[in-house]
Order: sequence, then structure tokens, then C-alpha cells
Amino acid sequence: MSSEGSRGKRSTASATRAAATPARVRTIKEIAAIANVSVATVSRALQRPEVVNETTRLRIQEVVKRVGYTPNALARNLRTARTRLIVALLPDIANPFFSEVIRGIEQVAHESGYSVLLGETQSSLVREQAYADMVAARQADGIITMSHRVPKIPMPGRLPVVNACEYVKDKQISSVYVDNVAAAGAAVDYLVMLGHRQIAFVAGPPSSPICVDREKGYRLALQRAKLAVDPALMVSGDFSIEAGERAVELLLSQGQSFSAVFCSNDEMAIGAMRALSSHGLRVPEDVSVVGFDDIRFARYTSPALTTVAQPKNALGREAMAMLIELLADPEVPPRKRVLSADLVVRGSTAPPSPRKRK
Amino acid sequence: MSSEGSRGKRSTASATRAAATPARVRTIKEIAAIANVSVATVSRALQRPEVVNETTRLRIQEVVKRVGYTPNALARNLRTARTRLIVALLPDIANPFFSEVIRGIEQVAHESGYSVLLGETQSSLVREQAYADMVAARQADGIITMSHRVPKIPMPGRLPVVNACEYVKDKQISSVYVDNVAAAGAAVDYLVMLGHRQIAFVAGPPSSPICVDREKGYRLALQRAKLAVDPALMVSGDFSIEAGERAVELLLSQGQSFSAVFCSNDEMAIGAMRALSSHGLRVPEDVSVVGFDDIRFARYTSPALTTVAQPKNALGREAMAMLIELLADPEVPPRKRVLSADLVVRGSTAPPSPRKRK
DNA sequence: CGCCATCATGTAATCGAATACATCGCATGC
DNA sequence: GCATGCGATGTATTCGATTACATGATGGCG
Repeated sequence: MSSEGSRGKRSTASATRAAATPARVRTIKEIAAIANVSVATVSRALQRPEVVNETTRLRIQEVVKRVGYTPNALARNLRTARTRLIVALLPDIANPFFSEVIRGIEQVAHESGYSVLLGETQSSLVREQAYADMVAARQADGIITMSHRVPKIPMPGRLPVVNACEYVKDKQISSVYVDNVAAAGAAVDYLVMLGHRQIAFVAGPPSSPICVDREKGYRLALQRAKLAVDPALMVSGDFSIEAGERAVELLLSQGQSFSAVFCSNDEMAIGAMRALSSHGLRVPEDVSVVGFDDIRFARYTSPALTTVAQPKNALGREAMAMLIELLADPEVPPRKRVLSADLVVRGSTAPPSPRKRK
Repeated sequence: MSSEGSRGKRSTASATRAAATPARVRTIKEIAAIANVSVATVSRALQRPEVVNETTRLRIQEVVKRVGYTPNALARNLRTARTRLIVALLPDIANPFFSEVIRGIEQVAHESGYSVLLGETQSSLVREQAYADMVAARQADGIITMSHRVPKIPMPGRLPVVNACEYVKDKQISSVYVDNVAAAGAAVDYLVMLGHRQIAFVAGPPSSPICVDREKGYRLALQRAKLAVDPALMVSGDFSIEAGERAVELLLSQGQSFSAVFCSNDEMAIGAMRALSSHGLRVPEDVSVVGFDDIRFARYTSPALTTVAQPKNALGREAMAMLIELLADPEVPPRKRVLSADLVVRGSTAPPSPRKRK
């Protein structure tokens, strides 16, 4: 069926600048017929232009452009068993922290001819798995996941998965993340250096290893300063602004005394600042606040937020580089790459005021 | 080649709970061989279970689960000519406005068995086009674009494209967006009602029709109030926080007199507030600020931002519903669906202070 | 002059699943 | 007892590209 008919044979010269051929979905066969060559030649003209005779190539390219042909990627990918597509899984696109990581991923991806598709998982295992299945189903070559779970993909050997921002215990999975223990410790060290003695901590979800690390950093820093770790000053939240608000509300309602709060991410810190000010407490005069991540909004809160800046772009770039390496050679040994994060001091921190609060 | 060999024949009963068969990539042929049926039966057992005999079906399903078989989606999609995948293009994932729109899109998509992949375009035509080509290349069924451009896709008839949040002139493209003229007008009406007479306007990129509309709403509201439209009070920006900052800096450095600023989006409003306060002007006592979008952070600025709330979730839901409708029946007439946006009054607006400023 | 390398191109197999059509067995009706 | 229909399954084609291998033309060289 589908015999080109009408056109075909000797069309190339005549119709070059004729009215645009009505846009249609074309196949390589049609292009071959119009250009009077075989499908193999068309394919070669598009894939490895250097092996086809120049005039033939130009003729084919002209036809392709004129009739508007886009090769069917499904057929091509089926045959070649690669898609040049990778999926980046992020828990929450509303979290500005990930934006820049994504940007880093995309930069490196494009340099190597990969496209990036984003999947929002809302931390749901089901949805993580659904996107991961795209790899099993051969719709994508690999995955960068920004959660602390590795989806199951039935495959031989190494999974084409790289973990970014978080990390998993599985030694086989390459990860890029920051030294959360050290970074959190540095933040608390700074508060201690300012003179704070009662430092509250708003933790993230305990299911996430990096949150455990941030808490560990907090504890170690207190120990270094010979300060007691007071469980009553430790609350946990789910990374949302509201959670930060609730955490501080809780501390205040319990009548806890503290002159600084260290939060496991910036959004909770923003919530914390809000709760403080709605209780008439000034930041940083009455209470200092430190966040983690350095999201874009952190410098626009008032006062601007002191926070631990993760190298977001580098995290993304490095993750993608690792994935590309892995896709090129499944034998490369897995690595855990640890970057460093630096404290950025802004206006939300100051020495504690002499008069004891509350 | 590839004769299953070893196993095959009569394995089903014996190995049911044997040690997991080493994970490998399977094909429908292998499954058929292991289950002792034809590929057609395996395919049917998976696609239309009701047409295969129950015992056969159970046997096949058991094998599928045991050896870990995921059908090759490329092959399937190639054959069936549909992917059940749609791509949502957004200019900037860092912009929290889009997050909720995406969420609406995903909700409806999943209800109808579609998966959503996100493509960040950074407003680059090239990148928009690259993602759009996925449709031409049959890797996705349709596109929801949140920019004011419609990518070119060589296809017969209606393009499987829906426009959300923005809109394009092209009558053939369905769109969902809010009545920006009315919404901007309502915001300015409110400022007028509070007593403001000198209202500055920070516009968005003039290339975007919705920005033109917001400006039109501003002008009309001023006219309704018999106030002059003063070009000196109108500045434009690119939707970033920094742009809002720069816009207000400019007005102040020019010595312009105004008691309120209406910004085309929340991020510019946040920038505006920052510029005002860094010049010692209090919001709202000295200058009132109104934004547009109602992003999540809008209620956490201090003071909380008065803004025009777009029905973000509904925009997403409606866009996806339209796309699904369109994919099911390319004949449905295109529609421009206009939702309404409501002013949310928070703390950044107040009547102008009696003493003239500057 | 004939052999062979080289270049350009064509033919046909292939990727893995879906499915139209064919086949087979068996029960039902006349 | 035989035609009919139906349910269950198998055979073989198809989707649209890539690519190994075959073929044919050309030219250089001994």
C-alpha cells in the first residue's frame, strides 16, 4: 500500500520553491522515493553524511527540508537501542533548590547530545518507580534521582542510575552530594562563635540520610563547643515553609529558651523567621536564624538569610557527567563524590543580645 | 539465534519460588518460550487479559513477574503509534508559579493514563523546538506549552498542542489563561480605592501577550479613575526579582513620586519591596506594593504580599483536559478558555500616608 | 588488458511488540 | 452426523528506521 504515486520520479528540480508541500507525517521510504534513492541512502545522508556523494546528499537534504521530514525516533531507538534521553527525578519542582541542580544537569547533558526530561515524584515511591520503568521500557537511557531511594530496574549489571544531592547506602550507585556533616557543623560553629549557647535545630525528614547527617553535624558542633545537646530544642519538619513555622511555634509554646535556630533547609528557615516575628521576636536581634541550601529567595528575605550554600550547579553537572560516563562504559566503578558547601553569612545572624530572652 | 535452550519446556511448576532468575532484559519471545505459548498470547495476556484462558493467563503473568519482564515501550509505541506521554514546556522551573500548574496537569494526566515529562526551555526558541520535535519524532503524543510561542511541528491537521497561562494569536491552538486585563484592572482599582493617585507599574516582557494585557488593565483602571497615565511611572522587567529591584531603583533615582507600585509578577514585587526598603521606604506605610500570580512565597514576605491570585491548579487541570480531548479527537474545535483571577489582599497595601513623600 | 581496491548505492534482515487472519477443538443445533 | 459458531491460540505481517552485506561502477596498476 501507500504508493507515493503522483509525485515521485522527477520532482526535485521543478518543485524546489513551489508552494509548500502540505505538512504530513513522512517516512524514510517516502523521502527515498521523492529523492530517487534507497532508504539506506537517506538514512546515511542523515546519520553519516560524509559517506554519501555530495550531490546526492544535498538532494536528499533539500527534500527532507522541503517536505518536512522528522525521522521516527521510536523506530530509530528501537533499532539502535539507545535514546539519548535521560530522566531527572525530583521530589518537588516547587522547591527552588532543585532548579539550579537541574540547570547543571542540562548544561552537561546538552554538551554530550543528551536531552533531559524531568519527572516530579512528590516523594512517592509509586511515581519514582513509574519513571524508572521508562528505563526498563527503553524509553530513556538513564536516570538521575534526587531522592534517597534507588528505584528497581530489572536489568543486567549496573543500573544506569546516578544519585544527586542525596545518597544511598548501595555501594553500586554513584552519588554526588555535599558533606552535610561538615557543612551543618560549620553553620553551628559559626553560631557558637557569635556567642550563642542555646541553639535550636529544625531537622528534615529522618528518612533522608542527608538530614541525619545535618543533625549529626549539629550534634558534633555542640560537642566541640562543650555544649549539651538538648533534645527539647530539636524539632523535625518536612522541608516546607509551614513546617518551619510549626517547629518554632512548638518551641515557643513549650517555653523553650534559645537564641538561635539552625534549620535543615531554607524554606523551613523562612517559616521559622515568620513564626518568630509573628511572636514579636526580632531576627537577628532576639534570635538568629540559619538555613541550608541557599535558594534564590534566601537573599531576599528580610533580613536576608544566613545559610549553607550548596554548590547546586556543580552537583548537577557532576551527576550528569557521571551518568554519561556510566552509559558509555557500564564497567566504570561506582563513586561517591563529595563536594563542599560553604556558609554564606547574611543578615539573619548576630551575636545574642545580652538580656536573656523569654 | 537466541534459542532459550536450557529452561523452556516445562519449567513453570518447578521454579516458581526458586532463586530469582538473574535479572536480564527480556523480550516477549523469551516469555512466550518460557510459558510455552506464542508471542501473540503473551501480548494478549498483558493487553487484553479477558480474551485469554484464565489458567494460561495466570501462567504467563507468573512468568512475567518471576523473570522480570517489562515490555519494550519503543516497540509497542512504534506499532501502536501512541506513547501516552505528554511534554509540558515551562520557561523556568525556578519560577514557583509553574509548580502548581504542573501539579494540576499531572493530576488530570494520571487520571487518564498519561505520564508527564517536563522540559525547561529557559524561553529559548531552540530548546522549545527541540522538545516539540519529540512529538514530530513520535516520542510524545502532545505538548502543553507555557510560553507565548507555538513550536512548529510538521503534522497534518491540528497540532497536539495546548497553551497554558499564556495565549497565542493562532486561532487553531486551544489555550487556558486568566483574564489579565480584568485582573490587573482589579488590582489597580483596589489601589485607587485605597486613595492612591500615583501608581507606578512594573511591566513584564512586552513580547508576552499576557504582559501587554496586564499593562492594558493598568491603563484602563487609571482611565476609569480619571487618572493620567504617566509613562514615567512605567518600567519594564524580565520577571526576575532583580528586575523588580532595578525597576524601583530607576524610579527612585529619577525622583519619581508614587505611593504604590503594581508589578506584573510576584518576583518583581519582591524585588520592588527590597529596593524600597533599602532606600528607607516602608511598605506599606510609604509605598504600597501589589504583585501578580500569588506564588507560594508571596505570603511569607514581610509584609506579606498583596497580589492577584491566578487559579494555578485549575489552569493546569484545564490545559491537560483540553489536550486529552484533542488527542482523543483531533476534530474538536479549538477553544480559548478564560479563567478569572482574584485579588488577595495582604499586608503590602495600605492607604497612602497623608504627608507627601519625596 | 584484467584484477582489485574504492566509492556509492541498493537489498534485505533486524529491532520487539501488536494484531489481522488462520487454525483448531469442541459444543450446539438441526 | 454434519454444519455452525465460538473460544483459545498460533502464524506471519507490520510499524519505520538502521545496517550488514551485496552489487555495480570507476580507476589505478602491474
